[in-house]
Amino acid sequence: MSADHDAASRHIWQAIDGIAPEGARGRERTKARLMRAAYEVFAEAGLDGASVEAICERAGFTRGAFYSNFSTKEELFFELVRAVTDRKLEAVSDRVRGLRAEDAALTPNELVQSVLDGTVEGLLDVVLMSEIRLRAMRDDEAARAYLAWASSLVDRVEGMIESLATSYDLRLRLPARDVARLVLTVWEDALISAAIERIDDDGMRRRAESRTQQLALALVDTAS
Amino acid sequence: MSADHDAASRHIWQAIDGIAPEGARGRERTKARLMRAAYEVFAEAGLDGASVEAICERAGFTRGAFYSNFSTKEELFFELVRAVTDRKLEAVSDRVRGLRAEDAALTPNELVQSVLDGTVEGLLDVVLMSEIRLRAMRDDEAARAYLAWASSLVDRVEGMIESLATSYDLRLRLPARDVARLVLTVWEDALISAAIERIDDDGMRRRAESRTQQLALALVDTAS
DNA sequence: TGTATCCGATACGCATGTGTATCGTAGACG
DNA sequence: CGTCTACGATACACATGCGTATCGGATACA
Repeated sequence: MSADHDAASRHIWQAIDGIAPEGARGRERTKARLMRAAYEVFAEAGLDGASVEAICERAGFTRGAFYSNFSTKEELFFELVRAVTDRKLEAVSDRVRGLRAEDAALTPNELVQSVLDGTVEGLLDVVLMSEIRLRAMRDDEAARAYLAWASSLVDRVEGMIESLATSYDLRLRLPARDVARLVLTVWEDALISAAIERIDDDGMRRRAESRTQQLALALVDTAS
Repeated sequence: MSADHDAASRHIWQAIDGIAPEGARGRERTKARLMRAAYEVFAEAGLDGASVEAICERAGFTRGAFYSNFSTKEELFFELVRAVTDRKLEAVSDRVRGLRAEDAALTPNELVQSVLDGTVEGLLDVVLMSEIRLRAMRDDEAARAYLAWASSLVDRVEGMIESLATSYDLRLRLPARDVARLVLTVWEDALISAAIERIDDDGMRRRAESRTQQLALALVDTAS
């Protein structure tokens, strides 16, 4: 929420994304590596299935490093969730913000896809998001965090859809907010089913795009 | 798949549903009570979070009873999954089968709702299905089972939608199979979001119905 | 009534995981 | 160049959970 928190998580993600893992030094670097390792291990083994030991081993540390940086596995999980969801939100916002500049050259479908594209890194993201959602069903704190995130995601997609509808003069068969929810739902569902069918990251994205596109076509009447 | 397996799981579910928990005797009754307890505990604590001890305690037994009936927690889980998914499939089939008899009196929306209605018992079902899906992302055996189940569920809903479309002379804006997938996706998503928002079972069902109905309206053109 | 069998309870050993307390060392700083 | 500090490694105590081996008693049956 606060500005410095955003700054902090940006640093962490620089490291997690492997873009500049050497950028941070000392303590921050350790923390970032632990979070990156946790991200992978959580996705592979699940929140409960992942031991602190396994996370540390993956990161190349021992448990001492862990308890020097986090007080508990839960705390790490919530920091991780915040970082992942922040990144996704930001990715969508970036796309939406950059939309006006080039929208003349693209079809609506391409635009929708390019916006949602940023919301997925790959298989790990899909699994982790499912884990988060599941936890939100059981844990009140997780539920609040998830709902806040989900609604602001819908907000942004809704805004994008509205601006698309006006600039292309499209008639939506449903309110923009409902369309936004549907699009996100279908997108996520496509990713999940692809993950279960063991389809690789590329195929995953292609499936999500085609399903979403199909939905978009069905929900839009061109005012011709 | 085999007939006797179906018969067996039906017996178990008589007990699990609490309709006739006294019906089974001796060993079968113990097994049924353990499965019912596992169903609850898995939903509350998750597959990994649920200890065999906790399941037995809930069922009013000790671990001795458990290991006398199942060889491992995994085995119990898969038996449970099969029972739950079988029950859901059967519920949908029953609705579809009974469709012709009364369809003259109902609107398409009411029909869709009444069919899907049978697929959810309540919060526990939603959580457990999410757990199953998550496990399917990691475990190959779980993935195969899930995919088989999911596709036959889509099959049946697709059949229903086709028969609806012809008997009511509706024009679908998408192929029936895609509509079926969409309907199921939206239905499930509505249940999940309601679960996270801590909405009770009734509200859950109402939300699922209204979202699905809205989708159905958007995907259908009445050939007037 | 005696006996065989079945099934759930009890007890045990072992493995895994957590959190804390302590240690050792590399690097910062005077 | 010495000392202090910060941080990750190591060691420890304790809890939890699993699977097995054994026990005991209820029930069925002769």
